[in-house]
Amino acid sequence: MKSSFYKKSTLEIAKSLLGKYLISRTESGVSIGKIVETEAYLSNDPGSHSFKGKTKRNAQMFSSPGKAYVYLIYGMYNCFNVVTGVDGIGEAVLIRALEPIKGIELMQKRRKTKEIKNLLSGPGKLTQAMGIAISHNGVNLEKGNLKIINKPNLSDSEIIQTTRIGISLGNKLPYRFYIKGNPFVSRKSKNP
DNA sequence: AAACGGATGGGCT
DNA sequence: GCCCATCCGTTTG
Repeated sequence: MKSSFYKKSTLEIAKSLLGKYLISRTESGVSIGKIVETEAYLSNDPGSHSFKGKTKRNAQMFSSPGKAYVYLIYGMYNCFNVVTGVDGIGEAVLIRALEPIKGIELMQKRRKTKEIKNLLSGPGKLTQAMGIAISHNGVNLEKGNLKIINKPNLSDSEIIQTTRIGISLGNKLPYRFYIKGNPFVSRKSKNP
């Protein structure tokens, strides 16, 4: 994906990332997933890691659009974000779920399950299945071993916009997007 | 079908 | 110490 794609508004990017492909290349092989669920985290957003300013942990969130922000959560899982907006503003899009496209055997091996629906249907699951680690924090997603490639935009009628999952602050904001009816979305939202 | 608790470690008060 | 942008196995209704 070219760099201009990441310079739009963060909400717009969260929406237009749906349907795009995430490709990971490691020594074990190639794996590809289609993005089916995202969440936006903005600079004036109490639910965002960037809300209280730049720290060592969230520093990459304040870097430049088109880079990866990867962090450790609950001591055992990584979450993968795309940095968006303007350099240094502290906004990003969390990738919450993918649909398996290629490298399914490798994903099954990494996830230690055969269940297709359980490979990529959550932010911690997909980093495990795709081999995304803390070492990917700050990498450029336009090229290299971890990248996002362009696909046609979906129409608004195929997209659901609703509230985010797993946070307490800012949980009323409609910053979550997913592909309507897609079976790989992590879960339905609480408030309808 | 929903609710619960344990795993597990870095960062912040 | 306590809090997490989570997941999984187990228990309960």
